[in-house]
Amino acid sequence: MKSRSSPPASPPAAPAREAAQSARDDGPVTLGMVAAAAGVSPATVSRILNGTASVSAAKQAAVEEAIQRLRFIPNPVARGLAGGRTLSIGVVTQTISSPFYGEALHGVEVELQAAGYIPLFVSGHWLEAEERKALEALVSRRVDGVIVLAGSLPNAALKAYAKTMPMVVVGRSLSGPQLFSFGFDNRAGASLATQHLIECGHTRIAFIAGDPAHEDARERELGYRMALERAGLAFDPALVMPGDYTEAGGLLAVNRLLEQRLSFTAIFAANDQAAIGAALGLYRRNVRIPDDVSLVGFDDLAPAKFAIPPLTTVRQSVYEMGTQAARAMLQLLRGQPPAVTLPRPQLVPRESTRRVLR
Amino acid sequence: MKSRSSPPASPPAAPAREAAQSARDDGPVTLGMVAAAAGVSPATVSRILNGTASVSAAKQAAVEEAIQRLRFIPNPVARGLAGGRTLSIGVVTQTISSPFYGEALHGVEVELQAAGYIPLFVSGHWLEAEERKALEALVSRRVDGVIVLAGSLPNAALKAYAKTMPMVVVGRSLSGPQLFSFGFDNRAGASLATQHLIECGHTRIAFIAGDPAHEDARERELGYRMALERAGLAFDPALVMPGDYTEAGGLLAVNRLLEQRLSFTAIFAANDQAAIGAALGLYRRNVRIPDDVSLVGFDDLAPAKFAIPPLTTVRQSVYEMGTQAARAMLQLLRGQPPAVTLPRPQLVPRESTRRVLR
DNA sequence: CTGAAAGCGCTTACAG
DNA sequence: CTGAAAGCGCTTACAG
Repeated sequence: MKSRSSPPASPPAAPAREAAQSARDDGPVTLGMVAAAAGVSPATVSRILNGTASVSAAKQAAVEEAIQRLRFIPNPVARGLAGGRTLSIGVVTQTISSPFYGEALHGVEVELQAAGYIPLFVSGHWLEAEERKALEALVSRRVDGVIVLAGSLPNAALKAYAKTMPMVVVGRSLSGPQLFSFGFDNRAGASLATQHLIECGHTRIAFIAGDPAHEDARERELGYRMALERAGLAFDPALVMPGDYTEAGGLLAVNRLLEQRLSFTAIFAANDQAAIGAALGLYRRNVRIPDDVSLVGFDDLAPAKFAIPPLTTVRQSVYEMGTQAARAMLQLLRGQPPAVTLPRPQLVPRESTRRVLR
Repeated sequence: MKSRSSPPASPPAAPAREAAQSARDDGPVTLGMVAAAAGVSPATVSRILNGTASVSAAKQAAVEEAIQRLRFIPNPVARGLAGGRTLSIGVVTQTISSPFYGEALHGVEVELQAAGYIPLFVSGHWLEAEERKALEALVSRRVDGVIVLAGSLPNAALKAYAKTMPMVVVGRSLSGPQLFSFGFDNRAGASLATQHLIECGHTRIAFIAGDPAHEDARERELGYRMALERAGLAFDPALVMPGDYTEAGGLLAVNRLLEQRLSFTAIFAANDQAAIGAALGLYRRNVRIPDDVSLVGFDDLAPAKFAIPPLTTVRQSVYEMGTQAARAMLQLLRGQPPAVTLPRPQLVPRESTRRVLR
């Protein structure tokens, strides 16, 4: 009586709350305890919790009252074992610490949480072997479904996993019974960026590419070429520099561009990070933005807005990509055909581009 | 016989692999199947899996062979229910998409994964209520322990949770039987930054603060003041501008600084993000860095290196903070007293600071 | 050293 | 509409 595993510094319980208090002290409240308190069977409590069957109003009320009073929280682990659901969704991401994926994961988290699910984030780092390991870990954790953000796994491998559980893939084109995919229109976005530069009067526009192994990178390059073509401008392969979506890559690309003494008045970098690296490269050589060279990025992540000068870029809502991926998964789980819409990419003009003066 | 819940389109199994194949087709291999295959009881398999008791070499071998052959992977969900462990660790973070937390989470993930644990990341957004919800969700998921990165929860609340399960807290000073905390020496780091500026000959050094509600922000301000004092420089409260660790806050602070026509030749911003915002504010008003004003940040996150000009800052290894937090948790779980060491903060001189010319 | 048995907290056919 | 019962895949005292 005197001191059992004393609850941490909670004020002495008023008699009225005693029942609830002592329940807490004996470890978590279980569904069985709720059933007993409400005078019904565990099965009935379970049904009410899951909305699985209609229950008489009286019992419904009694059970709900007991749940409130005892502050019952169902144990997801037990639910997982018994029901085959864990209320958890695996998310295969690439680099959890990148600003891009960070945004997306945040969106996934918010949307999933609202539905009572929890995301399990596992990184793949663009390595097929790691992604496979991540997927295996997720399978063994019995997640209810998996969201895959891009990655390097072959489509066939993803399709195979999708036979085991619902899957939504972002940034690829795949489909199947339990499989849904969607992505941004990278090509249209890249066209927008290029076209903006063209409208400013630029005709010699360099392009800092992404890794051609990734679909989005290829699409962005295609968009660049299409805009050029549409405007009747010649495509000059010498103006396309390889890159890898990193700042370091952008810096390198600019260095090469400058060393080769190519003539150009604008640069379109395949993503913001590369653009920011490019900006530093130009700064180092006293090439002014936008006076000497105009610069456009892609993604509109946080750093773009505070770059010097603030970066003109193409906005795609990465956060929204996350929420939509989660929403699609939830729909798949309910057996509904997913219907997600992503906003179209938009040009965000800032201070890194300007009209050429003749 | 003809069509039960037909497994989706797996190719006809070659006879030799039939056993393993069919096991796979009937759903995941269970511990019971391994026991049957090895001719032992489930209990024995469990013991071997967990190293809980010594087992005769013969059975050990038989079981291990069966595990290999059937490709058995223990079900963590069932383990969690039965054994009270889930091999999962909750991580209460603030903003999963910030470059700072992103780095830390990456470190946590890598370290935990190596030990067979999986992190459950939940965001608190510096809101006490959200953090409490996050912790509750984690508790209900039966995580084996929790890592808390800073946050706004009162120490007392954390201590209460730590009675329920092992906890490691980063960025506070707490201790207890299942509770361990550690953090960077923010004060020393801030002194380093300020001292660097002083050594460059600056005497009027403005400070862009963080939210004083956070311990690290207070410590950084203290470090700034101490360095001033140590150098015999007067502390001028007018030179301390409120901030909030964001770029927007840094920009605002600089605007105010400039509008008040205060005299200063250097700025120390409490973190890199604020410094980057400050840089934009200076750029907007044609104040050149470092010619007119020197600027120092804090953290050395990725953007610092590619700022224009590259930002002098104080490096603290946030990634390492993550790995060490995970390591401490693992030690706690083994019943060992955690012993983690963090590298001391280091000044990273780049191009945003320079000696004042007389 | 090793099994049989009970149990972790739920869910879900199976019968009314 | 509602219970009793079995079971999800493991672990762990309890007995040898």
